[in-house]
Formats: sequence, structure tokens, C-alpha cells
Amino acid sequence: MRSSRTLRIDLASGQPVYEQIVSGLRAFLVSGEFKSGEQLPTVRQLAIDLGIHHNTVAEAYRVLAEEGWLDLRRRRGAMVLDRRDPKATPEAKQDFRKHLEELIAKAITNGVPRSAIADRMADMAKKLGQGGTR
Amino acid sequence: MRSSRTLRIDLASGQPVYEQIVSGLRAFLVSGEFKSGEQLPTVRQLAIDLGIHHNTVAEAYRVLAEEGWLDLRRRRGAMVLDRRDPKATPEAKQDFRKHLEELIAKAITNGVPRSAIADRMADMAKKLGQGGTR
DNA sequence: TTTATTGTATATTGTATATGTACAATAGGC
DNA sequence: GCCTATTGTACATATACAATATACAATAAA
Repeated sequence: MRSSRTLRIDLASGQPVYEQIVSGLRAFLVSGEFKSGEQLPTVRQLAIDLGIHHNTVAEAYRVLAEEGWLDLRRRRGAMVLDRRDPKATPEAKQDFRKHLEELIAKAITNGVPRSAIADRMADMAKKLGQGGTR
Repeated sequence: MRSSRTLRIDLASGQPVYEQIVSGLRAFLVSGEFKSGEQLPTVRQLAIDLGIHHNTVAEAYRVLAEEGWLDLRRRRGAMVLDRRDPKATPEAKQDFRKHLEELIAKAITNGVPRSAIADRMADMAKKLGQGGTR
């Protein structure tokens, strides 16, 4: 699957474009839609697909490389690494909890029914338990 | 409960301070820690408590007022309104789903165990089902 | 060895954030 | 009713960040 086919960038969202790319690709990487050994599009190719500048894509790739997801080299492009999960800091857990609560609060504020929120979270929890999301 | 006692602002987090205030207060509002009719601290008071400028707090209050959470008037301060949830747009649901996946991906990247993520989501789902979070 | 391709570095420009300062509205005291 | 202190608001400014334009450096492949 080409990343550009499913990766959507919203220039009007307020969130920086490079962060949107990081978040979107990271979700694909975690879910296994990009497997280790695979080649990601070049910064220029993805930039063209998204209609942005290649330096913006490069910035996103750099973040993912620092997280250990990508091996990034000139002339070779970006390759997905076989990454091991690090051990979590206490902050990471607190952060997740806090941001989850804030995400839910925002959804409720936007009118998403509590039942729909609960259902989706139960879904995701189940997937995680099954190892479906790795 | 004073908002400033539990609201934490991280100047180094990268996220704009006024957004941190919005997210934090919104979570309190949704959870009922601030009930309708209650008075929030004045923009100047909260600014002092957080060690920032009052205009930054004012910006955050304005966002919450536009969302229907606050009645904001000169000389009267900010009062929590009895807010009804609007009906969700299809985008709101998609947004929630997408951001939830991205939040989970980030937590996993940071090393939070999948089991811990699943447990916390199950917790929150349960609370929502019970009406514990309103 | 040459060349095309790829990521990287630097400068520039526009936008957003946080602040400083002044203003406008108004509840409460007299 | 008028004054005054308190509160949110408006606007200008400094600074930082994001996205781009352009040039450069490394290197696989011919």
C-alpha cells in the first residue's frame, strides 16, 4: 500500500503538517501496515503526492527516525526498521491517560455520543489484547 | 476545587499554553468537576496561578465560551453554563477515531505496554457507559 | 569516473503565540 | 445617580515556529 493513498493532510486543521505526517505514518507503522524492511516513498515523492514541500516531509521522517522507526540515508530513502518498544517512563503512562481524557472530552464537546466513544474504545482495547495492533 | 490546583501547564511541552488550558479545563467541565453555575477564576487570577499572562488565559476562556461551556462577561468573570451536547457531525466521529488511533500509536512508541493501554481504555469505556463521565 | 537521485543545511517568509499596555464595560459603594 | 475598582477585550509588538526556496553533500548505479 502506498502511504500517500491513505495519508490525509488537512492544511486547514491548525495542526502543523509535519506533525500530521508523523502521527499518520506512526499509526501505520504501529499497526503493521508498513512492515520492517519496507521502503517508504522518498521525501520528494511523498511531498508531491501531498502537495507540499519536500523539506516538510523530511522533517517528519526525521522525527520518526529519532523514534527508531526509520533508517534514513541519502540516496537510499527511508526504510522501516524492526523496532523494539522501549520501556515506558512513568511520564509516558501519565501522558497517555491525560491525553485520552482530553480526547474524550473533546469528542463529547463535539457531540459524539458517549456510547459511540465507549464502543470504539472497547474495540481498540480488544484489538490490543489480541495483538492485532502491533 | 480551585482549577489552578489541578491544572498543570507545561511551558516546554510544545503545545501552546492556551490550548493546554482549553484541554485541561474542558476535561474538568465534561467530568463535572466544574458544575454549571460555578464561577471560574478570573483571567488575571488564573494567569497569576499559572505564571503566565492574563491574555493567554483569556484566549483559552474564549475558546470554551465559543464551545458553549462558559458565559464570559466583563466584571462578572466566567461562569459555567448548563451545556447541552450538540449533535455530532460525521467528521467529529471520524476525527475521534483517527486521533484515538494516533494517540495509541504514540503511547506504544513511548513504550507504554499494550495491556496498560487496553486496561485504561476499558476503564474509560466503562465509566462512559455508567454515565460516570458527564 | 560520472551522473542522477536522495537526504540535508541554511536563509527567508509568513503565521501563530505570548506578552505589554491601554481601553471599555459594569457591579457595588457612597 | 455618580464614582471607582474590577473584569474582560482590543491592539501592537517581540519572538518563535512552520513551510518553503534554493543550494549542497553523499552515494548507488551506469
